[in-house]
Amino acid sequence: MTAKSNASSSSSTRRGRKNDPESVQADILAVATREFSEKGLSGARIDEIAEKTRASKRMIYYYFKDKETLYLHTLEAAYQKVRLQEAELQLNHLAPLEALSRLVRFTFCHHAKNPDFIRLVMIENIHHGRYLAQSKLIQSLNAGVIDALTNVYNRGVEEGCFREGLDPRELHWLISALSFFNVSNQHTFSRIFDWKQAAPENQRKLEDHVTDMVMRYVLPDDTAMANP
Amino acid sequence: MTAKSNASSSSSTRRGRKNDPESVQADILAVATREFSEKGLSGARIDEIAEKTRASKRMIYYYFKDKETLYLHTLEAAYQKVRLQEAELQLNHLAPLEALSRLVRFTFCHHAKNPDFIRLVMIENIHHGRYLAQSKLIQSLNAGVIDALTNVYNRGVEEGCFREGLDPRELHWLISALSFFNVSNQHTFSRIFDWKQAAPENQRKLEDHVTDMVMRYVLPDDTAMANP
DNA sequence: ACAACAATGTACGAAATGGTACGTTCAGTC
DNA sequence: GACTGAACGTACCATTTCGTACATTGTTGT
Repeated sequence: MTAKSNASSSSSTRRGRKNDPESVQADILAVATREFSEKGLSGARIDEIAEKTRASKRMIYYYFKDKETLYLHTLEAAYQKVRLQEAELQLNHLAPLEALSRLVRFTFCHHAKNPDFIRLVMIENIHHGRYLAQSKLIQSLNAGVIDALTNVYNRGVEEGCFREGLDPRELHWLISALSFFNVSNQHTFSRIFDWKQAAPENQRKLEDHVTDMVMRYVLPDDTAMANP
Repeated sequence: MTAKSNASSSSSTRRGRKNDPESVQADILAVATREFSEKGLSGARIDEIAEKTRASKRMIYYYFKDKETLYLHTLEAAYQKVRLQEAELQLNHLAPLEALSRLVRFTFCHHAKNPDFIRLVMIENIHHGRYLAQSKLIQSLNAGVIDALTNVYNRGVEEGCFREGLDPRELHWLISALSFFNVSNQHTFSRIFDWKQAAPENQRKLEDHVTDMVMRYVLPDDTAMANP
């Protein structure tokens, strides 16, 4: 909530005052994230966001001029948070096999633990990625992911533990698809096939199987699988 | 509540009349499908659906009492259409390997060709599957998919071309995930990674790779891949 | 033919909703 | 302590949007 006390300049001078713009903005953004991810851009109501904020509706339009602008900021903040977490993964000093399996498990768990982010991306896709396209910020954030994966894959090919000829971007696509679908379609899938997909034991199984799928895809054809 | 209609018997006797309830309903449903899949339940506007229909708004409430009820009928119709197409697949007389790869390619292409359906399912997941849960119809439609896949898988295990111990439901999950994600996240993925995912050549590649992924997952550990 | 009911058009109402006008308080500056 | 601009509260407006009341036309059974 108020976790964002201003980093450098103003925090020292603005101590102990009643007006607290940074915290108000952060609060609005947090509430907006919940509301937009829950109900979508058109489903979310500014009045409801205002009510759940300790600020007033007036403040929403004061800091974020539009409903759409607020949504865009929400989306940007969500991506930023994800990439920050991803950056903490240090894959370079791990063996390729280990690094890849770790990346897969990280992605799977991360998505599972952040349904808000997944839902925002779903919603953004419903809007044809129109808002994401407006954001220079998000574009720049995502280059690193592919770079890291390319590095791991190339090392793996050199060491002979990955097969050649795969596109790292498609590998990322595969990992994303499985981890994303696990969250995005949980409701319909569970209901249709009467399967408690969200149950911890099933989530653990799925995590193992997803890791297995990816590893089997990149392993050379003559390699037998070792069970973890 | 109005979805009843003896399609064949009445259409012959009612030819050339001015009132045409069945066609009006079908028209409304078609327009509603486009609108809901494009803008979501809360984003779609009844007035806009009415304008694009040859009928009037009054008729929408006459045949489908609510916005929500209309949405539910839309969802049901979409699922029905899918399952009808799926039923045309005759996998029983094919060898397991051939049958599975055919099922994967069918699912992938089908989803790619029916973005409206995919988007409706996305939207329904945004709503936590609340409406799908109300529909007895959809629940009953989907049993067959798993049955067919179970049959293929069991035959494959018996013949030794599939490995043992896999859950057909998870296999279906895998196929769905890859085929679904290909459509659902096309916009964000394309924009972020600057990759024309929708381009026919990339779609063909992805279809091959997805098929490859599934086959590699079910193949016994000691089987080498043959390139198609 | 005519009652009875199904199908349709028109106009309108009430609530919700995005957004703003206007006034007030706070905090740093001189 | 007065001044200024940023930060905030309240009340309100204009439109949109779902839904309905009422009137009218078509269709069918007897």
